[in-house]
Amino acid sequence: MAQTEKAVIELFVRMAQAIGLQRTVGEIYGLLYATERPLSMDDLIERLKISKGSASQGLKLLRSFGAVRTEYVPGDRRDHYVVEVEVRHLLGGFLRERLQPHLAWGATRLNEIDGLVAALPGDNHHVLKERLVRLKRWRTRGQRLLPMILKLLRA
Amino acid sequence: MAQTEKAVIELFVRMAQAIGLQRTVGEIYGLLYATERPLSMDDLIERLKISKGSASQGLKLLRSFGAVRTEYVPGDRRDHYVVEVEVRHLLGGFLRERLQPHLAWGATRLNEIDGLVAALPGDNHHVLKERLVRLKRWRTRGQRLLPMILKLLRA
DNA sequence: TTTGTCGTTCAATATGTATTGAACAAATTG
DNA sequence: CAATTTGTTCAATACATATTGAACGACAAA
Repeated sequence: MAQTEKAVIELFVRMAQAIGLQRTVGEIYGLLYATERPLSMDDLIERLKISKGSASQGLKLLRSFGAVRTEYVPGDRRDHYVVEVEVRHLLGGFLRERLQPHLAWGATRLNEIDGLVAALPGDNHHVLKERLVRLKRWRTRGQRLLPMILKLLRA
Repeated sequence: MAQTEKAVIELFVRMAQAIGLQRTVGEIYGLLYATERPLSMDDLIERLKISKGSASQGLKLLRSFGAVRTEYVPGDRRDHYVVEVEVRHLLGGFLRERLQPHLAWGATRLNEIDGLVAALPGDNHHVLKERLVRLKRWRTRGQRLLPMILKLLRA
């Protein structure tokens, strides 16, 4: 495997790990990024020396992100993959599929906590209430930030 | 342990895991966030049922982020901790200490790759070169984005 | 000084998660 | 039709990393 390919793959492996994706996902995306021609799953398995399972699952994830797409290769029954060269597809997919659910969960949970605190007996919970107000402001801010970032990605 | 405390801690544990911090760090920050009064390391160990080592290391990290600070408690030799209630301290520290180094590494690596590709023999690497230009645009964008986010945190 | 407390470090271990590969279903070929 | 190829799933395993706790140094108290 060429030095350049290795270097590009390493770059994406680090990126993947930085945002909590599996190394194999980074490897797959990296190799596809460094390769112009469409690659079959067998190609990925052979060149990256990863298992069939990892290849299948990694491609599934990348498809769900919209970071890769299949491309028809005449005379070959197998699916072949190419990257969506605009990196925003990868990041955008990640934000949508991974980050957004976290934020949504946090929002719900925060409301529940709010209910709990409101129901507390006694009158000496001012500080806690004040802190929760702060957190709720962050929820709002976080959820407003996401569309902003997505917009930036488009730019 | 009160229901409210548990819920707040759970919230921060999830947040911590979402950005790749240890669960114990989330627990510590969560308990401190839910507690008005300064807590000693022993308090944390006892209430969260975590080890001395985890408490010590977790507090070290949170201090390095600027997310907690010690507060003097008369008549007690031990250090006592309170949260920096503005969440931006936590996030800002994380961005500075964890994300920034990743970006810096990526920048260097990208330049190296650029050199490798330039040195490639032959003249059929147009597509690869074009893709690397795209990546470099992202490096720039990423590094510009970070200060913007930090600024947003301040707001 | 000796004794006890406090906090840190780090090697051993526990825990969680990624990866594998065999078994399977679906589609294609001859 | 049977035989072969292609791709997915998931239980077992390998791997990485978080957590523990014993050992230690620094400091304070007696």
